Amino acid sequence: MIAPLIKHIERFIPVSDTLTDRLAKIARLQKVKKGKFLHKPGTVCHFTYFINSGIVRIYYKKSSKEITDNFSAEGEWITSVYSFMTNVPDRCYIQALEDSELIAIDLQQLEQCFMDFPEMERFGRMLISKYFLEQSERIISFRFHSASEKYQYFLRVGKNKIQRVPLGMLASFLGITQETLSRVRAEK
Amino acid sequence: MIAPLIKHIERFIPVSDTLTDRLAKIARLQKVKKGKFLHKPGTVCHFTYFINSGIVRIYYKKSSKEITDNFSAEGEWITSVYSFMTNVPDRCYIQALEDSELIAIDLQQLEQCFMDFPEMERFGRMLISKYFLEQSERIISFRFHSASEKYQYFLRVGKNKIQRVPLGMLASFLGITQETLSRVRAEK
DNA sequence: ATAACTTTTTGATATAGATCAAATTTAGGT
DNA sequence: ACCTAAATTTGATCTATATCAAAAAGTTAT
Repeated sequence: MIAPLIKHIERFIPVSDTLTDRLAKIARLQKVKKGKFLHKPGTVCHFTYFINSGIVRIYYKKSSKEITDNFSAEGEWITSVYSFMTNVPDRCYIQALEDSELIAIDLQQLEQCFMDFPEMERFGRMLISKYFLEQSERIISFRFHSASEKYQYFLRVGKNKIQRVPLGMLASFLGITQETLSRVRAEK
Repeated sequence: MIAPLIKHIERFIPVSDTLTDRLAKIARLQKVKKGKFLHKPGTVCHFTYFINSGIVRIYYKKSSKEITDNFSAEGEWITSVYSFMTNVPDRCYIQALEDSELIAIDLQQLEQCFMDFPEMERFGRMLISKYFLEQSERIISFRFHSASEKYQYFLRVGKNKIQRVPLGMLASFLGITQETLSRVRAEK
């Protein structure tokens, strides 16, 4: 069912019936069990995933440690933007942290959709702009926030994700060690 | 003269004569002397600037210190993306570091241009995507690079900007102190 | 329930880079 | 060229958080 995806896109642009039909055609529903992978290193990430339900993370390995780059839950997207856009293999892993249901969209079909439906191209521009602004905030956070502030910030804007992700993954996402996060949580 | 801008856009999409005409109509050529401002805090930043010549920085104040957020030179863009896109005032300053010549484009006219020329919307999507990927690299840099590595990285990818920006501004851009940057440069 | 593993917490120490302070070099204006 | 101010360097501490190590708490399978 692509209804949640349509609803999501409608927050940015009006979605005609013909566009809905096209999206239904290119969307591939996909279910993954907790712990399983949507993508592994060495290959190009051809898909971007819209999450119907569940929670998914993207991470990579750095000297045997796992660095979590992002978490995405229902109503959000996840992919290796770099690999997806440039068609270059990436060393990242995309892993479900709960049993999840996703809608996978292939880049080539998405680009064709952009060509055929200018309003969809518009949606694409608005969506990537939104993520651009989120990243800007993240840069500010890495530059100026203490470990404690990073955690407080995640509590505020991370929605309900806090209860759904293991501490170690959260620490690496915030750019601090597990031990520091544990101490920060113990304060107050 | 908007020729450099057209040439820039043509790196992403073909530019028809009618699109060129439209761009000529909405582009405002602007010259700024070294040290002067294109934008100051408290107002909405209604323009995005394409730089024909010169070098410009965007910065804001944090407890009386200036934090440089970015430098842009010929062939690049600069604006407060946040303010420009959301129509919310920003506390940033945009300042010319050399006598510069810019092409200012108003958001409303740009959006109308997007509506009338879907290929221009496509350009907008591609451009913001490019900046998204640059930001991703910057996040990696803030998370994992030492002061020295940040400096080395800027030497490699910052092109000729290194000779054109004062050390203190570069340090704040890299997220280290002036003193640390000075020591790092003295190495080797 | 118990064993085996994983995750989280707690403790002790080390370190990169910040901060504070002052000297030196560089640059702009008259 | 000279004077003043700004930019950069050098030196001496300080601090937040990483790192290393081990204990405690929680989870999963038999």
